[in-house]
Amino acid sequence: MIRIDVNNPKSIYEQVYDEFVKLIVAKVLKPDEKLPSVRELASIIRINPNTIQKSYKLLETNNYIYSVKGKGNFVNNNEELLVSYTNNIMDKIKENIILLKKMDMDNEKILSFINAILKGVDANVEGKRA
Amino acid sequence: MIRIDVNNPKSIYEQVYDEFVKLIVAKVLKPDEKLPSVRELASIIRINPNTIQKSYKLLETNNYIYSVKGKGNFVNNNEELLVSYTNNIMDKIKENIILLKKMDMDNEKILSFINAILKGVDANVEGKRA
Amino acid sequence: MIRIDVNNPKSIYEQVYDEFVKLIVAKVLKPDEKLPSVRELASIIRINPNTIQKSYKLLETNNYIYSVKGKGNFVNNNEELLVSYTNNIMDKIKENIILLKKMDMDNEKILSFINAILKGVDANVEGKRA
Amino acid sequence: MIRIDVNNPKSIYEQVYDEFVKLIVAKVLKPDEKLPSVRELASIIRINPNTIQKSYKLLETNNYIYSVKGKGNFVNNNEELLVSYTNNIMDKIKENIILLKKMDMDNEKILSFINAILKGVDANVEGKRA
DNA sequence: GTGGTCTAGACCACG
DNA sequence: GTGGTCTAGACCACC
Repeated sequence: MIRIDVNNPKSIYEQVYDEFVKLIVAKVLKPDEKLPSVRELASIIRINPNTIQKSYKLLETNNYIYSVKGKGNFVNNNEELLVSYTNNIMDKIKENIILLKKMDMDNEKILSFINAILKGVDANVEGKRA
Repeated sequence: MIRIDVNNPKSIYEQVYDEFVKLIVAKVLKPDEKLPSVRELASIIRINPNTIQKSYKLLETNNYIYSVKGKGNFVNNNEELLVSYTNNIMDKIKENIILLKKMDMDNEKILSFINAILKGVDANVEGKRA
Repeated sequence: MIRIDVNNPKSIYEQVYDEFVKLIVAKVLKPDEKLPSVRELASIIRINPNTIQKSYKLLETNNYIYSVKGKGNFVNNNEELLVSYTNNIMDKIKENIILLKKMDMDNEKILSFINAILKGVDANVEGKRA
Repeated sequence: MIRIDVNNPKSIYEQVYDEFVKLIVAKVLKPDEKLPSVRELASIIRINPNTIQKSYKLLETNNYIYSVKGKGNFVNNNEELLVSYTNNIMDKIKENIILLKKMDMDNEKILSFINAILKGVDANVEGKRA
């Protein structure tokens, strides 16, 4: 479910955080669904429980999840968050496209590149369905 | 020329590095053009010379610039680097588009968003020309 | 383990780097083995920790080691690197042999000299074993 | 006659020095032969005369050449120097062979590699003669 | 004046 | 305790 790369320069707690955010915004983890317990996840991915705890804490302060004492951590239902996350991604794409333009790549080439990506992803999804 | 944000979680030397990479790939700084001297830049942006030195060293090890003792640092002419940089940007865009698709945004919406960006940038350029 | 010569024209951080590269390619330091901590090594060989840090950073960028924040620096398992290192040494030998030839030393003499070295080294190893 | 590489991290005056040493020990420049004048060489290889001067000075202090005021710089006839230079090269070869042994390369492989070099060089010389 | 190295000392993030 | 970054200040080699 969660993949950690020790070689990745990003800190482990951030990687865990990022992975969960992705799962939540992609609705793989649905609102009110329970996250694995800190200890459980820690033992599965062989990480210090303190580190997992830190990730969960961060998810909570950023409103991705809520915590119920004695019960566990659960996915929040927060539409605003989804919107801001989407905007965030779009901003990143925008920034990168601006870079490409600055390197003198023309609109045509950029669009054909984007179309290639979209086709690639769709094909991939079809393939998995079949 | 170079802007540093102290609040940015990225380290200063990395910010300086990134800024120069952008200037170099966008050919604002042309091959064999001289970069500001370590001390000069350091005093301009109020940063310790050692930190600038670190950025320049990184630019050098990554082949963006070459350094001549007693003379200064100069932009390298490295086409391969431009290609790999472009690929890098395109990979990032791809990743982000995949995220959007996972959040169930459809191709139509994504494309209209991209077109909006392209128009925006073109308009901006026209505006500056006029 | 590591020996530094202050009189050596090579910079200290390069000497430290070279020493570790030798230990790693000779498999004295095995893959995933931990290097001494920055501060520890610094205090042992009486060098500023920043200098050691610089050596370790260089080892990392050249893929000899990987660094884990809060844990330490560890030897990488990189076969390609061994091959390129070997080729590098062979190139140096080749260069020097060419120099000898240019000074009119004949093949016979060169070979007898090489054989002497090999015998010497083997004898040394035997001696240490016995 | 002399080739300088600006990208080479070695300082220019050292490169000039090294090149002349090679020419002298290989007897391409014979004893009492005149070296190009400082100004002449400087203008040919597009280097600051001060830098050439420094190289010549170093060649002189190391007894490779002698200088006659108002006449120029001339190659010394110094057999001892040749011997020590040869020994120096052989030491370097020895060091590198020891490294190969430490990386568990066996004598057989090393010798076959040396033979390949010798053959390669001889063939090259024959080729140029023909 | 230019880059490069080194020291001393400090602070932060990570596990 | 571990690596990583930054500052301040100094010295050297090069051109």
